[in-house]
Amino acid sequence: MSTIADVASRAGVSKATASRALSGRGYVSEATRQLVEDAARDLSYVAHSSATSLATGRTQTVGVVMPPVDRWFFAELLAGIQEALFTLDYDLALYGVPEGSQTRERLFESVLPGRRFDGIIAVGIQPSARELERLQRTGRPLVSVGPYSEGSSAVSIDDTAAARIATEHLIELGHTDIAFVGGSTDAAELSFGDARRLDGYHGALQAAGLAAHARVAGAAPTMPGGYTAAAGLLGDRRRRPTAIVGVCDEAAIGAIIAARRLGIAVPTELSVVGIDDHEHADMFALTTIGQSPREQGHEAVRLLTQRMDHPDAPLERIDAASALVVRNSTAPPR
Amino acid sequence: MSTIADVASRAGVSKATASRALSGRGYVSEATRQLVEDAARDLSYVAHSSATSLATGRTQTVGVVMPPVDRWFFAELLAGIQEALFTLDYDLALYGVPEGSQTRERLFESVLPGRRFDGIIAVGIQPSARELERLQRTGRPLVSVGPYSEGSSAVSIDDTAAARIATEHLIELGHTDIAFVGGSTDAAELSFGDARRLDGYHGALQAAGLAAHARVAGAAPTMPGGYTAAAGLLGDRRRRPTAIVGVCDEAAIGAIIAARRLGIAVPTELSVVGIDDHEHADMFALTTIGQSPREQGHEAVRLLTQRMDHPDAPLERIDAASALVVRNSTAPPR
DNA sequence: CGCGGGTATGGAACCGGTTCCTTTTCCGGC
DNA sequence: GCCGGAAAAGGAACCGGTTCCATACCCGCG
Repeated sequence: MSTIADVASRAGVSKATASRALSGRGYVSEATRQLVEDAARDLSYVAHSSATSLATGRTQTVGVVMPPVDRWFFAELLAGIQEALFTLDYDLALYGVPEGSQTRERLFESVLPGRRFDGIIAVGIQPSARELERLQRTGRPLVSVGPYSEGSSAVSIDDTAAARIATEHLIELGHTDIAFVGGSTDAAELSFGDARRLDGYHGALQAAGLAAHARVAGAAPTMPGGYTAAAGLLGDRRRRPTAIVGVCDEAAIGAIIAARRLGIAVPTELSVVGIDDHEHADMFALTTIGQSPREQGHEAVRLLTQRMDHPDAPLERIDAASALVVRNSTAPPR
Repeated sequence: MSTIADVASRAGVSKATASRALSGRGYVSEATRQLVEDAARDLSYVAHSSATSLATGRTQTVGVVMPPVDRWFFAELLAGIQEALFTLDYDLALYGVPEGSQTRERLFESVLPGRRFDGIIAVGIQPSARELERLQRTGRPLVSVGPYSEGSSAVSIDDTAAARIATEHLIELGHTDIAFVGGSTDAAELSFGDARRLDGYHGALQAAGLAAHARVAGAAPTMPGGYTAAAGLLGDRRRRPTAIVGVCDEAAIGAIIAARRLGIAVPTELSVVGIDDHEHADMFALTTIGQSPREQGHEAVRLLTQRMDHPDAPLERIDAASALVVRNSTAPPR
């Protein structure tokens, strides 16, 4: 591996000049620049990133902290972040949020402060006060993706509004017996965003004077979760709801599959609406609230670079667009 | 941010001693070590990773190159790699393989050689000869996950065998009209692993003298892909196969959903077998060939650290375990 | 002709660690 | 009492870049 000293001596100039020629900063004559560039190409020189970042204080790396990517939303979001960082020539250091409390502690106490990032993107986690303090101690900008934004810029859809709109859509169709699939009686088990979606559901019912009809079936925000919960809801013929709001499309799709298995026709006998506009939503003709996690990833990176360039600019919160996508899983009740 | 010089002067020792005390290498008296550790804690000192890696030549970072994580297999695999690296205190730098050829070129020509990694894990890509040469020029060990292994250690299941076993299972049940969902007539469109699975299917038919019955329905290796392809296969009542092999569980599940929609009972009227043991397989009672991508991730990291410790040890290929998991989507034909 | 300012370049310091080498001290064994 | 070797600690070099500062040159202008 060749160093800049090798390049310099091959081009017959000093290290300083070689550095200037390659970085384009400072005075270098055109002839010399050519000389240096040729030498660099001949030696297939690439700068040692550790040396560069030690000298400049910038690492060209962004740390991303996120839950496991086995949910569609996170996978898409990560792809969006990745794309945006790649075009900006930033590296992406990925950290999962571990389950165990002591490993989570290690992440925030030692791993993250030890590495040098030019910025951090935190996804779908609610950092504790101390964890937040740890993140901010790095002195680097922090952007979160999700419905909270203490001490950071943030991007997400308005989860409360999304669930409210989904529920209102059913109410407008004439439904009164609307169940929510994917909630939990135990608030601690719910992610922040999912809790807001549950709030939105309750809010819409309340506004329509249907608060007494609220029914929440606890379920993991996954297809099997929605399937199992919906199977329970729909099993009892007499107490069967006429419509279901899924906490996310995965859960809603699980509900549709459960309905089909029980011989309940969607949408004539049962309406189902989801939130996300998952890539599978189309296959099930699922009416849903669309959001684009990939674009949210782009936005997060944009917010981050903005804060890296202007550290003193005020924090910003972006409410990503979300709109009802009507397909064929909702209809008036019989 | 405090440096080791700050720690040293606070502890009343030299930089050299402070470094030895904190790293545990070389002679330091117990009393001095205590002094240094206390000073470090007081200043909440954390070593500057760029400085460390410049001095030692090790970055504590592993580069991971993989396709988008929107398929279950890749998401699980990534989680496995992540877990293993975290416990070893390595960072994970994630790179997507971009679609465009010129951005892919930028990745291999400039991004990967420029960053310093202690090792690289390449997933599900077939590097060209030049790309491989670029990766090896970094002088760091390379481990691939997938059914190829030129110039690297590798881990994967035996895709050919997996598809063969899945197909043989159907043959043993008495099926003769077995279709494959998720192949493509255009080999270039298939991933390396999927192509091998198609080979395994053909091989099993041939061995059973059923080569003439081979039928391949082109489909993306996804649930909608399997759904569409299966809908096509099953639409014509007279030419309907009695069994389907899915290139992966997602495709197989798509096929099951298509069958249900058409009123075809699984497994009595149609047997379906998949490959992967996806987390949704249980929900559909899908018989499949199990594999654990998460463990493959662990294995990949193990192979990598092994090669980092013993660069001259011979390359190794690990054939991960895979076995038939019989649920309730397969039965003898009527 | 002399001076000032922009251009071009090199020497050296610096970023923050690690490690080689040297010096000093201490201890046990002969 | 002396010697050898292990233990402890410090000085300085080094990793490979970037950048400050000094120097030299060239040009145009007064």
